[in-house]
Amino acid sequence: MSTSRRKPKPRVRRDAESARALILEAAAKRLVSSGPSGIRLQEVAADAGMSHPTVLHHFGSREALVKAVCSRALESIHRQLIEAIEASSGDEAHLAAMLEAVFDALTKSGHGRVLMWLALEGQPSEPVDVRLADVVDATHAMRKVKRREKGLDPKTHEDTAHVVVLVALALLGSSVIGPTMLANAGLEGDDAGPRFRAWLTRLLLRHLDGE
Amino acid sequence: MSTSRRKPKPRVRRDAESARALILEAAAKRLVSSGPSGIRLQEVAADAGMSHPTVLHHFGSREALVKAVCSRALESIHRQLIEAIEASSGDEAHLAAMLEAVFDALTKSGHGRVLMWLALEGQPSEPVDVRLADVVDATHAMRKVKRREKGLDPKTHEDTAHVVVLVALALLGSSVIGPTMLANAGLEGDDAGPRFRAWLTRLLLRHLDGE
DNA sequence: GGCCCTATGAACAATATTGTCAATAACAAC
DNA sequence: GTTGTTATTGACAATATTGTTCATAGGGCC
Repeated sequence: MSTSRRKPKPRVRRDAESARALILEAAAKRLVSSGPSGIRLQEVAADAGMSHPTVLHHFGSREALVKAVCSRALESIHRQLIEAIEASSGDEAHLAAMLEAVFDALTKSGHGRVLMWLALEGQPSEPVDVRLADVVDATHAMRKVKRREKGLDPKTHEDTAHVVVLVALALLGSSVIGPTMLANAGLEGDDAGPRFRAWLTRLLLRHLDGE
Repeated sequence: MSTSRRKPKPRVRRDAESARALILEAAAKRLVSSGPSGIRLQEVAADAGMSHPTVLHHFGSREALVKAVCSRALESIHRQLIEAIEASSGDEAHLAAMLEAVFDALTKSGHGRVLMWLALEGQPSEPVDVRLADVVDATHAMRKVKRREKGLDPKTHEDTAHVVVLVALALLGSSVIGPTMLANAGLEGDDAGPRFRAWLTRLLLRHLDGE
């Protein structure tokens, strides 16, 4: 028998940049599934394929890691929302497509859950910033033109803001408890979600440039 | 020097019922502020004025306590929602009052936050049950009568269900991130919330028995 | 090869959190 | 008063979680 020398510790060595990327990716998954308070250094390290002191080496502390991954998630959310909105902002007939795009942005990558988690766990002193004011302004400008073309009375800026808030609450809520709510209301079936958003689109269109 | 005998441990003795009540009350506060996963035996025990083994004595395990307090919260939520809805279900002109009552039920005691916590942390296998189907049926029955009286075309049951889901998402979302959303949309002021719900009431009334 | 920088992880420390156990004290029944 | 029941808690155990230390190894550079 050889003196049973342990395997010489196979180590992988990454540069700081890719190590941080791996860690942030793993932490982001935990952020979506368990929220900021559910992030555990050991689990993140295991997911990233390293030991937890390495995570601390790159981020200093759990607190700093959580801040980094939350900040990164918020940036990603804002970017995807802007993309989803701008992609179909030219034509109000594409409102349905825009709602689907925003809903996808909130659902597919779990961004809606992250927003809700930050709202629940965050301090009221520093609220989540999703910059809806820009959306309101853009929507209202387009709406004003459309209504003038149709010869309709203009609507107030506040009215448009209320529409945007309602849509934001509806889509964000849908991404977190949509299926549950629909099932609770007796709306079964795989297409209950799309049907609800299509209905919402019609309701919004009638209000935005109707009457 | 006396042999420094410790104070003879002043103990309070409650019956099992009031002890459980104290514990559940303390745990409910933690449930609202930190969610199910944020409930700590030591903190609950401290809030209830006892040691943590006493909590375990009355509930067996942390898991059982969390289940008990969540179950109790859901019952309370359901009861308050039923009350809020029934209190003004006789007259559609009181829709605004009903929305305010439901919103209060979700906001005042943190029930909205609890629902959102459970939606985020709960398993998709056992979704939160708020029994919206009853609300949908009652609303649709009243709506059918009103529309017939007015000589309007009837609306589908699904349309009414969509209205209820939208209201549920809007009010639940409002109770969790309402102020943030309104501020983000540029709607400042203490009355931004009431103004939004009043606007929502008008939108709903036009859809429910208009056109 | 020799040197330097640093990413890596094993071992450890410190605290938190849940759960167990046994002794004790409060209260009711007799 | 005595006894029995049980609510209460201090002390402890076991595990989880964050953070520190230090030796080591990977890779670039001369």
